[in-house]
Amino acid sequence: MKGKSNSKTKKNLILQFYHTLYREFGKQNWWPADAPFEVIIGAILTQNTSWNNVKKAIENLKKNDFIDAKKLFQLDTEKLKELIRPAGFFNQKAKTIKNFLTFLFSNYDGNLNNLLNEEDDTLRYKLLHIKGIGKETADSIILYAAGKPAFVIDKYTKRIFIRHNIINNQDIEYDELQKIIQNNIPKKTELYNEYHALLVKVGKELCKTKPLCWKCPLNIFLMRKYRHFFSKK
DNA sequence: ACCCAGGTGGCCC
DNA sequence: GGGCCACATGGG
Repeated sequence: MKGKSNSKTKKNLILQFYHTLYREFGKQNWWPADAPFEVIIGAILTQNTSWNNVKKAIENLKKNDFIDAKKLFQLDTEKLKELIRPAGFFNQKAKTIKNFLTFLFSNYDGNLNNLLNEEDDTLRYKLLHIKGIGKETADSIILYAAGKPAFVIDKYTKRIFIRHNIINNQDIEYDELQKIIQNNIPKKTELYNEYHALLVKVGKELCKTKPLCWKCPLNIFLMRKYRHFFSKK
């Protein structure tokens, strides 16, 4: 009884929060890439790295026509490192990209669609077994490359949800937060897509120095919108 | 001279 | 199952 009403409140809040962001900032048209393969490369390169740096690495690859599974698979690893250097962590990211390609070519004959057409749980399981691909990267690939509903949890998601009392546990695990969100909003790719993109947008554009501190315009704006949720104990 | 970025894996207890 | 740590570039 009590649990039910809590979960209903939470559902309303999580959905309301999304609608508020969407009304304010609009459609984000994610992922910023031309094709699924580019999404995957970008998802690996952006691990703990600003997108601004990733863009440079992607540009280097594009200039040399390496946004292509077969060409990238054949590219010498040391050359790959040089091209992706601006994205940082280039040694391990080059290995991760090679690990992914080795997996793709040994199990799917290099055919990306065959991999992405796997059922979503299978796809997640397989991606997580590639060294260098963790939960966030796997879910980003499932959502933005395969177009299947997997809600992506990142630092911003956690921080924003904690700051706005949508969750209380500071140390909440990836899977747990993902489950809470997925259980409380419709399981729609388009919704997952926009929601995560909006969280990243507000996380990165409105709180440069101290992410999401209470002096940030975003939080002042949201507190005004959500006063009625917080005033009730 | 710091701190942070759309994480991940390894090692230690 | 936690608590550290390395990984590396570029911007504020």
